[in-house]
Amino acid sequence: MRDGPDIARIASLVGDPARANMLMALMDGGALTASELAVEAGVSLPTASSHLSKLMDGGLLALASQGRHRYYSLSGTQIASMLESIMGVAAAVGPRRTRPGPKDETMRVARVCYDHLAGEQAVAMLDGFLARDILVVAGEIVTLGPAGKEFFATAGIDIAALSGRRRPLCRSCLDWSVRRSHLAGALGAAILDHIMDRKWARRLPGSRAVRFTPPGRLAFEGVFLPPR
Amino acid sequence: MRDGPDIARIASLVGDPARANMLMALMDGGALTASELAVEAGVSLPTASSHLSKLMDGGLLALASQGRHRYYSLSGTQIASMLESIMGVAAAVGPRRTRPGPKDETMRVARVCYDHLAGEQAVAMLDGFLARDILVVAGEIVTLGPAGKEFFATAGIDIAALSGRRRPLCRSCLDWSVRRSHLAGALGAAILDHIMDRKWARRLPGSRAVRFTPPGRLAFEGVFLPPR
DNA sequence: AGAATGCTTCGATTAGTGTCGAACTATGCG
DNA sequence: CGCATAGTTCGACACTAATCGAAGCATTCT
Repeated sequence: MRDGPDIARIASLVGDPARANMLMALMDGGALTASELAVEAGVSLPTASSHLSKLMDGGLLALASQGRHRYYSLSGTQIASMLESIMGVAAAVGPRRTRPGPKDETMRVARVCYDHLAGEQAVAMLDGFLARDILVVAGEIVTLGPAGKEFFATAGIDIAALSGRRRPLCRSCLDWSVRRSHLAGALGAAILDHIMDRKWARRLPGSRAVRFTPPGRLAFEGVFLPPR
Repeated sequence: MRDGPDIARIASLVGDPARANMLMALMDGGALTASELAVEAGVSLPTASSHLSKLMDGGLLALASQGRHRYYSLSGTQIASMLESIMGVAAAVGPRRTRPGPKDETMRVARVCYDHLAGEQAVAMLDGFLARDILVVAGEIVTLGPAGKEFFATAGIDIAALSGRRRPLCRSCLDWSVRRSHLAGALGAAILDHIMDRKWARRLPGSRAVRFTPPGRLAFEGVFLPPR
């Protein structure tokens, strides 16, 4: 017996291919039913159900019952963070079994991570925020900088409405594809909503990848990235 | 089959209790022999050997053969980062099986994470560096700030000697006990060396916990923490 | 060279767990 | 009230993988 938290218990939950696929499918922050997750994992419904109850016992999933549907989702951003961290190792040490195809390219540029934007675009955005004192960072904690309040007001994001919650306004989240951090937290989620509401980008069906439309990309860069 | 890196393969490697114990024992960044790791994991030598070759295949461990000893260590800081991230989840969702005893208290305050200092002291140190513009941070990348060069010169840490290597000078590493980041990278390692060289603190035998001596703590706070 | 130590490989046993079909429960619809 | 759909539980099977003892290699000490 060793000290410290029971890391093997958590890791073994993620260590089964079927469960890993389910978790990956939930990485976009959405909620899926047991049947949908069974398809994602490529197993039968009973098998999926068994896995789901294990993941629930382990505390990795949250459950929302709505009528005869039971929606499963990741139980928090911390879970998504851990999964991205494991993905980082897997991408680094693993054999390049998935050589960068067109979809992977899109995924590297922009994708959804739990409920916020990840990938090169997201990393560039956070870097820009920090460079322009819109955000400042200490450790994992990211907070509004001197230029922040005004910036988000003109960008059309209501900071005040976001700050009330228990959830931290900003957080950083390590990116498996670029090995840099991007913006998570309530603000990260709000920005993703902003992008989707304006249809600047659309989700690729059945994937976490996000493809910007040409005008959408220009709009996004104009509002959220620093001028070059 | 899904896109993305093979996360299940990595997680299942960590998911076995014996292997998890071995990895935890290596979290202090040291290198241990197969026999030592067998003891840590509580298994026989053949069993340990089998696990070690699996971890090698998975790319999680590095091996240094010296004579008839074979020293195993984590293959990089990224592995340590991932483990801390899993520990974070395990600590958050897991039952409090290890209720905070005296040793855990010490561990929370200061411990060794791979090759640098972690725990409350380390988090306070990084926060202080950022507040005083000794370091600045953008995403996961931490770099020297305007006040950095002078600070480390007076503190007695030779930045120039550290910058030559391929290893990044600074990095942040998420702390499972405090859920904040602390300083990793070559600079983080150099500071831990600094502390140990001057015997400001000592490692608790058989643990990653670090206990400062009373005068050592004062010296550390005087040099590396901001004045209150 | 011979003995001793560190470590790995082999072989056999065993425990755990992932898998699915079938039966069972629950919710919603007509 | 029956029928269809969503989901869980049960039982049986198969397979992986963890485990250890014994034997085999490699390196160092005497």
